[in-house]
Amino acid sequence: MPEPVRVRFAPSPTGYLHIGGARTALFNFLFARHHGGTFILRIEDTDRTRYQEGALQEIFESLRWLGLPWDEGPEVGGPFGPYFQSERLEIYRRHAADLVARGAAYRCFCTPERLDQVRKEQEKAKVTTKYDRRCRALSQGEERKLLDAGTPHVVRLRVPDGRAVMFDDLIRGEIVYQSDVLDDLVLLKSDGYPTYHLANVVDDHLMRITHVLRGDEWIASTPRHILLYEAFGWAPPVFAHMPVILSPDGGKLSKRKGAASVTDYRRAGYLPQALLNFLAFLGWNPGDEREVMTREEIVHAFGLEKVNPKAAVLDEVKLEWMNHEYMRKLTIDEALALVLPMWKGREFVGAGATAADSYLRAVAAQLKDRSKRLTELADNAAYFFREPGEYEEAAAKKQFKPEAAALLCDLASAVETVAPFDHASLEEKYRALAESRGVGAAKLIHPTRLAVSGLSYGPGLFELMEIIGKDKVVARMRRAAEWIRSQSQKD
RNA sequence: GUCCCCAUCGUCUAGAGGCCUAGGACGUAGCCCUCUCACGGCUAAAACCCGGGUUCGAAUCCCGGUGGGGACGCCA
Repeated sequence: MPEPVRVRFAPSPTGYLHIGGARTALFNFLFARHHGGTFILRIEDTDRTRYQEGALQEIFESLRWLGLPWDEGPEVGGPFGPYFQSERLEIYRRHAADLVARGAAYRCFCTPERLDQVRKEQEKAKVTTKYDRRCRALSQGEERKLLDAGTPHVVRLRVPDGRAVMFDDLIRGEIVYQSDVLDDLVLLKSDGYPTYHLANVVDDHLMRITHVLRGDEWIASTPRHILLYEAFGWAPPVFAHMPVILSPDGGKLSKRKGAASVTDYRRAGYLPQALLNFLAFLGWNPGDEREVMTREEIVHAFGLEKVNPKAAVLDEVKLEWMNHEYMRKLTIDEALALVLPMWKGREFVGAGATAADSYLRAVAAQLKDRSKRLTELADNAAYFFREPGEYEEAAAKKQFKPEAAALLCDLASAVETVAPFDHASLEEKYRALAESRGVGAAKLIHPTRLAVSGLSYGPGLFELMEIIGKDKVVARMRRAAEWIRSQSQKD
C-alpha cells in the first residue's frame, strides 16, 4: 500500500495571489484530489521584512473563490500544524543545531559586507559566485571566542565536493547538478529565523509531504534541498516543477501589462469556474479533445505525466471565450445574483433591489448569454435602467437619416396601440407595418433599436421592448425623432 | 561569467519512430442562419527553430548550434 498523497501550496504573504501561483495551487489541488490525497496550505512567512498587511486574507479569499479549498492549513487546522512557519521557529532552530552538532552544518561569522565584497570580486573575475567557505576553516577555539563575544552568525550547510546530485523530476525527467557549483547555503539567518531552504525541507518532511509541485524557478534550489534531506538522513519527496505563465508579449505577467493576480481577473468580471478551467489547460490537457470541463471532470482526468514543460502564454482572448461559455451555463438566478451588486455599484438600481425582482430577472435572462464577462453584462444593461444618453455614432449615421424622424413618430404611434404589449404582438405589428409600406422589417427594426437602446446590437428588439415597457419605449422613440430633427437643423 | 530548463499554426495544444496529406481549440477571413449582436453550421489561410547523425523510415531518439526563460541573497 503506497503512502497517501500529501501535497502543499506554500505561498509567502508578500502580496496578492499571482496567477502563476494560483496555477501552482490548482495543480497541487488537482493532483491531491485525483489521488484521494490531502491538499495542504502552508504560509512561508520567515522573512520579517517582506510581510504585507492584508496579503494573507487576499490569498485565502482568492483560493476559496477559485474553488481550491485546502484540507489542512490556516483557519482549518490539521494534525501537522502550526501551518505558519513563523510559529515553528523553535523546530527549525532545533534541526539546525542538530546539523551543527553532527558536523553537517557550521556556523559562519562573515558579515554581509564581506560577503558582498567576495561576490563582487567573483563577478568581476567572471567566475561562479559562491561563498568562499572561510568559516569552514575556523578552529574550535576561534569559534568559541567569537561565540562568547556574541558575534552574529548564520548556520550554513556543509556542501560536499565532487558529488553528482540527481533527482527525477516528474515533468522533466532526470536532472543532475554537480555539487561543486552549489553554495554552502545559509540555513539559519543571524536573526534566528530559518531561510526558505531549511524551513521548507524541515516542514515538508515533518508534514509528510510526498510530492513537491512548485514553480520551475525552484529547479536550481532542488539539488541543495536534496543535499539537506541527506544531511538529515531523510528520504526526499518526489519533485515536479511547473512551467511559468507568460504575458502575451512573452514577458512576465505583471500588473502593468494588465492583470496579474486572481483578484484582478475577478474584478474584470471573470467567473471562477472559467478561470480554473482555463488555468488547468495552461500546460495540461486531458489527452482528448475536451476543453470545457468542470472541476470534477478535470480532477478525474488529471495527471502530472500530461503536464507540458513549456512555458505558456496567457491568451486573454481565449480566456474571454471560455468565460463566455460559462456565462451561458449560468442559470438566470446565478447570473442575477452575481451582477446585482454591480448594478448597484453603477447606480442602475437602488441599494434595496433584490434578485426576486422580475424586471431584473428578465434583463439578466436577455443579456447573460451575449456577455463575455460579468462586467460586460453589468455595463450592457444600462439602457434597461435609464434612457440612452447618446446614440452609437456609426449606427446613428446609418439609421438616423433625416427621414427617420417621421418614421419613428409613425412607429411610436403604432406601438402605442399594441395590446397586449408583448414581444409576439409587437413583432406582428412590425411585420404588418413593413408589409403595408412595402419594405423589409429590418428597415423598421434597426432605427427602433437604436432609438430605444442607443446601441446597434443586443437582445431581440421585441423582447427588449416588452421588458422596457410601452410608455418608456414610446417616449424614447419620440425623443430620438426630436434628436434627429435637431441634428439636421445643425447641418 | 557558470549552471539548469525549454522549443509543433499568432496563441493554447494533440503527437510516446511508420496511423501525419501534422489533428483540435481560440483568434483571423469568407459563406450560411438572422431584426442587430451573440449562438450555431460550413469553408479557408496558418506550425514541426536550424544543422548533423541513428534508422528501411524521425515532429517524435542522439549530438551540436540558435533562440527564449530561470538560478547563482542572512528573498521566497
